[in-house]
Amino acid sequence: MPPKDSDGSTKEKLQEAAKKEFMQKGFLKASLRTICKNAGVTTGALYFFFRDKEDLFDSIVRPVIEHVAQILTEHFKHEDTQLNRNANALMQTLIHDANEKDNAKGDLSTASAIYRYLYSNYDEFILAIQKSQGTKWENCIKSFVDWNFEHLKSIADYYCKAHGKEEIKPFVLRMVAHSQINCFVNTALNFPTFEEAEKHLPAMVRYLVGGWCTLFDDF
Amino acid sequence: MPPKDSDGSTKEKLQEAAKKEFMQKGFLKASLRTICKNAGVTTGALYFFFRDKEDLFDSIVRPVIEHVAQILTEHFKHEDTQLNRNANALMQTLIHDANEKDNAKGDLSTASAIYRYLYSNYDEFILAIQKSQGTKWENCIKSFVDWNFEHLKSIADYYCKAHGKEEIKPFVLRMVAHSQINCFVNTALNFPTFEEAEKHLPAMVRYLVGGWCTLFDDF
Amino acid sequence: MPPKDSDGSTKEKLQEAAKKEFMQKGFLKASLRTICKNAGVTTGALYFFFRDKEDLFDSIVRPVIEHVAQILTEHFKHEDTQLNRNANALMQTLIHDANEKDNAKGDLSTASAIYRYLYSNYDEFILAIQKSQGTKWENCIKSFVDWNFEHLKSIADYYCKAHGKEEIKPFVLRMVAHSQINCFVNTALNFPTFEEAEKHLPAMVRYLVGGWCTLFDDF
Amino acid sequence: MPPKDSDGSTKEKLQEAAKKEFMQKGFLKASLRTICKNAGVTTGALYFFFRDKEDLFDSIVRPVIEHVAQILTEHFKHEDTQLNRNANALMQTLIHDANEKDNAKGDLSTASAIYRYLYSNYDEFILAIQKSQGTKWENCIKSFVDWNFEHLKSIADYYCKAHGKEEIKPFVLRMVAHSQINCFVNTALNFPTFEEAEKHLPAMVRYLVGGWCTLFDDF
DNA sequence: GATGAATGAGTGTTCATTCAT
DNA sequence: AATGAATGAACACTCATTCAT
Repeated sequence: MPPKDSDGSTKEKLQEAAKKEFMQKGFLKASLRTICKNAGVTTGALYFFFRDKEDLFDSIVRPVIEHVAQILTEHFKHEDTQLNRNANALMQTLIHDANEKDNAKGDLSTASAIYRYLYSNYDEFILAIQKSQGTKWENCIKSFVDWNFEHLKSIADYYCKAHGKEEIKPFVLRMVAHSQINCFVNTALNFPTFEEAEKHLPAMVRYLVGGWCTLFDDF
Repeated sequence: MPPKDSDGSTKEKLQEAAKKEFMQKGFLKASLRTICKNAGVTTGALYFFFRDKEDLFDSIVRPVIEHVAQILTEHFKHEDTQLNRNANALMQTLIHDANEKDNAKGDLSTASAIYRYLYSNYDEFILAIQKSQGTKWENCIKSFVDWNFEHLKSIADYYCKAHGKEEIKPFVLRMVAHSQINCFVNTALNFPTFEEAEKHLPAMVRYLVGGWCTLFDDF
Repeated sequence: MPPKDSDGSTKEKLQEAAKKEFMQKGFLKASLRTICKNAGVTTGALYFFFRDKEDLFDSIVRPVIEHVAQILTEHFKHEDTQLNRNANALMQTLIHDANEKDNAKGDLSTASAIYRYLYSNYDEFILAIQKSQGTKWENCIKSFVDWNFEHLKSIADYYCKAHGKEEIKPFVLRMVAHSQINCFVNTALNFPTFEEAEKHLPAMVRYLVGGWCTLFDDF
Repeated sequence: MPPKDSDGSTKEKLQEAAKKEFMQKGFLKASLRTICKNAGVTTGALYFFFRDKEDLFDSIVRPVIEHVAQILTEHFKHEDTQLNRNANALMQTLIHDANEKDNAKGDLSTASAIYRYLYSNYDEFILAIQKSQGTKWENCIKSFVDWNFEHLKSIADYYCKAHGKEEIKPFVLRMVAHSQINCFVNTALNFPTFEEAEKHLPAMVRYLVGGWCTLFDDF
């Protein structure tokens, strides 16, 4: 028989209460006692569903981050394919897309998809990047930066080799990688709704693609 | 009689021990017990010098942050003065300086001065931006961003008005402000010594000034 | 339909898992959770078969201890019968048996039978005497000592009365009773296999019978 | 200024309350909360004086066991000295002493000294041997047995070599070592006062020395 | 027979802070 | 200026046990 509790199952009530508590106080200062009390459940119950405090946090944050990672994986894979076919065309597409008003492809479209998902799981996103100190997620932004760095590096190397140019310094690429992720995250942090964030997305992509292209002096 | 303890006064020993503990565990997980033990002092003594845990943290971090803020204040004031005299010239200078190899003036020189100071107080800097969760400094980067935003906005507004251009959208300016601070902080985080960081400074400034100038289409 | 599970019934799986857990951690520190997990069963199931934690422990230990007790009962009964017939002969037999190499009767034979049984139920034996703190078995050795004391006392009294000797002091008898049980238990504890223990049995019996006989100065 | 509390210092009150609690429930089931409550002190105070639960237990038991160990050390050293001078005489002395009524030397005198000390610290003794499961003292009797075994072995080896006899089997020596310690401990456990225990000491020593001498067939 | 969820009291331990001396 | 003792609330977590299904 399905659970009758219209407020959701105990596990969900715990996760809901935990989300609020972690948002208010951060992982370290959050109290499991408070979470259980607000979920209307005893402390023991929590440990039936979750291994420990971090497992509870993880159960909330992980699905969201993993979904974002999956979208990015596909995006990167797509660009890699293009790169192998025609590196030059990829760069042109980037620039063209960034300048198109009603862009529906490339980076902008990927960013838009991620934002749409993020805003429908806004709390989990905040938890992962701002309230996760003391958990395994405390460096999750750094992971995304590292990942982005590898991606940018493979594009830049490919391009420079093809055009007989000197390779872009890793430090610069890392800085750009960081910039991109930061712009992305800060935009999400600055606007309360998806609609507002999306309105500003083109400007952001234009800015980032612009910076990226200046690395290659003939664009 | 002057203090005989060659290892420094009790207060300094406490701050030294605190610095290590806060660095290792962050503010929230740091233990005053441990700090006092490592300082070779009883817990009571701590409360003679510091109001509470946060006051101890603050006493370490504040002087460094305030000094950085002061350098920035002077830099901003200087640019404002230039702006009032000749806005156009300021932009030209920016670009010129960014492209000069052995730049000794403008942004690069300011950045260099800040780095020099930062690297000689590296721990305090790390404490402020990475170990301060739970204290009043946990948003100190955001404060610098806000400040930088106001500064950039005043320049942009001045320039746009002077040239009869449409004002730059605040969102974009905020994004740029964030980018600049982030690049600055991440560079400091990525290189262990001042010498290495300084070597990469020109590239960073070039990247940032480049991005800044793209906002004004005739540069 | 007979149970299909080739690994044994649920009850047996629980007892098997419990044996391991109790052996590792002792009764008090053993966790029913762990036992159920290792048995591949839920906690509820345990309470279908066993009243509580102690009942589970008891179900493992009791059969073995009771079987040992039964062997002893028969041994004591046999000696009592001999005693009633000819007390003097009993003592002679004891000494004679203890000095015979391939002794197949008397104490040695009883001890051998018990050891054989004990080694085929070694874990249960260990549980009873070393892991039972917190259960009703925590004093099971003392019970065996008390029992042995009563037995030795009846023999000693009988003998002393028959020979017009002063009765052996209860304290001494109790000490001997304790010695005998302890030697027996420690031998089992010191050798990992029945074969090794059995090899040393004659020496042990000789030592114990020797001590026992010194109580009666004309042996 | 000395503490005014006529009930003793906080530390002593804690140890006193702990002694009672450990005696009643054993180490594992004892509750620090109960101990603190009975000592009229908060839980935090306990942790000012003791590292953890085991440290509290240890602080009570260790001094007593160490003192006993010291008495034994001296006794063993004394016998070793005698052994080096005249092994044969040592054995004679043992037998002679064991049979003397008002024995004031040798084993009996050592045992008496230990008992006198033990009975004036009876609770600590009980804690060490019967309530210490879960602590580092849970095998303290085994340690004494091992120690005694080494001692007995050195005497036996010396004697056998001197008389050209076959060495006594380690198993037998270990059994004897165990017997001796057990008799000693059980006597302490069986009599509530030192006076009563002392009254029975000669019988015990006679029994043990008797057993010991039977290992060497010419005594 | 057995499950899965839940209880609720209990555990040892740590904490920042206080204060008489 | 500094000590050493003490507070008391809070912490994450574990436990044996229960029970409707």
